[in-house]
Amino acid sequence: MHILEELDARGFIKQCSDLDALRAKMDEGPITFYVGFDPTADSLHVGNLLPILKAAHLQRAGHRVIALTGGGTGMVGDPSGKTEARMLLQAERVQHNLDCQKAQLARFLDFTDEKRGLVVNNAEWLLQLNYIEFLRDIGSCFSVNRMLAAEGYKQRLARGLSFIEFNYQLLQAYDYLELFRRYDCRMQLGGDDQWGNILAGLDLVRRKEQTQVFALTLPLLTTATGQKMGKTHTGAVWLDGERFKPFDFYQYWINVDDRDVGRFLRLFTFLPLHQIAELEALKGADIRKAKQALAFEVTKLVHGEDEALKAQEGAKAMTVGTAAADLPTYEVRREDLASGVRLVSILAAAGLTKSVSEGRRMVKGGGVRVGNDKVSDVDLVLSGDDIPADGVVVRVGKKRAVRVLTIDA
RNA sequence: GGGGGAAUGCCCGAGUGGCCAAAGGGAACGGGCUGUAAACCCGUCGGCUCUGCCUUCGUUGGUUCGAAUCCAACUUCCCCCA
Repeated sequence: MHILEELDARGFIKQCSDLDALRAKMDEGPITFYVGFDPTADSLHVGNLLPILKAAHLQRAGHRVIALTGGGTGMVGDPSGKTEARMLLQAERVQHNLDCQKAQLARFLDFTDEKRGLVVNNAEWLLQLNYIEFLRDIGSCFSVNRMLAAEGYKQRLARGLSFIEFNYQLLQAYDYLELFRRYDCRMQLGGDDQWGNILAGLDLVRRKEQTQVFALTLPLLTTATGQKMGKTHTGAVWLDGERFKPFDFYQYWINVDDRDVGRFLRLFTFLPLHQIAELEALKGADIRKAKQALAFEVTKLVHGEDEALKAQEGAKAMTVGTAAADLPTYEVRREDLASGVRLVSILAAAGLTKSVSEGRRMVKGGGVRVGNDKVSDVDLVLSGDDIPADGVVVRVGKKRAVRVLTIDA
């Protein structure tokens, strides 16, 4: 199967600037393409997974990937409420975020050989731009009329658009031009909301270099209930194992809506399509098997097989209700336990609830269990006797559980 | 540069001096039903040493016994004019 067909069958393609010409170009030999990442946080989240995996498919098919990190554009990303001083601080912050993201990207994309893939920071060319030169050279290629007519701007225009945001398109288009010149980059991947900006890059390259380059966008991913992907009651679903535990990550995928399973399997795993078709054909309670496959595969991709296996075992323990070794653990010091520790404090400290107050509410609502016993006393205090040597499972609802252990330190 | 308007809890959005931790909706979370799903019903939805106390209604001051509500300045955003 042609890589473009594979991508399409998996749901990775929303729009292409010229599919036939792109295919012809790819059939001539490997091409170089790029995909951008914003350094707004020091970890990527599930939302970023889609472009990463699309890029990974392409790289596996022999094409060269450039992961473009926005060290330059990141500096102007969100102009609201920024002062001079914070801007400076941000420079270090941006660099830190870039380093962290780069390490994460390397899990999915191969950057060991420049012929296969590389990470590039657009700060390399953006930060030293000369304004006048840029205006003459690049600015002259853009029609304000056209920009204003674009759908994306229409909406923003109704609510207000700062000059700096307005320039974002020029910078992004310029990135494409630079990447074409430096690396012969001929395709850009991006979200469909970036369509306008990507096209601007295409136009710029054509005008400056008389060469056709391509755009390939991803569909905007929402869940069956119309929500954005990657939100839980705790916050974003980060790819970083410290910020978002592999166990919880696995749970996130187990809990997806039935209607999303097939689509997610195609997008977020590398399982062959025929196998996904089988999983998708499952009905009723058997859909859980498909969800387990989904959760396992994605967790394996992001956190490795060991963590995925651990999470899988932990997930079984969730329903069985025994103290399984694979649940996440929370340690209480024995000396603290001697004088007694309030259960609600443990809930909050272990991250099962966002606050002590939430824990109280959960207890009142009958949602908290210690071992197999439902807790009814909000002020329940645990002491040494309550926690056996192998720990006790404390759970909030059906989906959050932790094994509480005692330690001596 | 001139004139007008707005800033409320995760989001939307009421509230124009005490009855406001702040209506209503959405999202989310818990319980029930299930399959760790959806739909549906019930409940919760700022924090804490929780029948009470503390901190929130853009920021900083002020008026008042008492302010989300009144005044001043500042910040940001929107609209009209240039």
